Amino acid sequence: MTDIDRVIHEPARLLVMALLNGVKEADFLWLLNQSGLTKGNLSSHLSKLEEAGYVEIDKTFRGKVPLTLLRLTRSGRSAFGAYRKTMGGLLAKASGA
Amino acid sequence: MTDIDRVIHEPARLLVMALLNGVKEADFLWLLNQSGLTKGNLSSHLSKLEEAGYVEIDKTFRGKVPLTLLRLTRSGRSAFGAYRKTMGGLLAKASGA
DNA sequence: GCATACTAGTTTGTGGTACAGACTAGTTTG
DNA sequence: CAAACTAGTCTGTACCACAAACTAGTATGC
Repeated sequence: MTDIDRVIHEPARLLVMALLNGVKEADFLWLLNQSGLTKGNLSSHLSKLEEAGYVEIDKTFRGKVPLTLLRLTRSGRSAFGAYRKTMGGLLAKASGA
Repeated sequence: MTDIDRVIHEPARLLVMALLNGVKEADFLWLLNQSGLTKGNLSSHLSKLEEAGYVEIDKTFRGKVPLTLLRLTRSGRSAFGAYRKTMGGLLAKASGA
C-alpha cells in the first residue's frame, strides 16, 4: 500500500540497520550499547533481519569466549537503500503537495 | 530510544499525514481513495490521530448527507515536521558514518 | 576448588494494535 | 415498499514488539 518494508521500518531494526550500514561489521556488544536495546530484543531483531536475508550473523570465538559478528549483506544494503528512497519520496511529496 | 513518533510512524498513518500535509483539508472519501485503506481502518487511524491532537475531524452535512472533513492541526503539522527531521537524521547519518 | 560475574544468547509471557469484516443509521432511487 | 448507497462505527483476530527470566560456557576472585 505504501511500499514500506516493514522489516526495516520497525524503529529498533531501523536503528540497527542504520548502525550496520555505517560500518563494515560490528559485534553484538557494540550494537547492544549503541542501540540501547535489551539483549533479548536485540537478539530477536537480529534473527528477523537474518531471516529476511539482510544481516549475516557470524558466531565465532575470541579465544574461548563467544563473539558474534554482524554485518549487512548486499541484499541488506540494497533493501536499506530502497527503504531510504521510499521514505524520502513519502516525506518529500508531502511538502510540495 | 530512537525518538520516533510511533503515532506517525505507522505506515497507514504516515500516508494519511502526508496526504493531509499536502492539502488544506480533505473529506473522508478522498482520503479513502487516496490511501487505499478500508473504511474501518481509515476511521480508526483518524481517531488515533485525533486523540494525538494531530488531526481535526469536522462532521458536517452536504445537504442531508453526512460529510466528514479532515485537516491537520498546527500541532499535527509541527509533529510531522519533527518526524521528517528525525527520520532524515537517521537515514542520513547511516550513510556517511 | 568454589562462587561470582561476564559474554551471548534463547524462550516465554504480556500487552498493544493494525487490519478487515460485520454492523448501523439515514437517504435517495426504482 | 424495497434495494442500494453514503458514511461511517464496532468487534474480533492475529500478529509482533518488548522485557524479563532462564541457559550455557568461560574467566576471575577468594
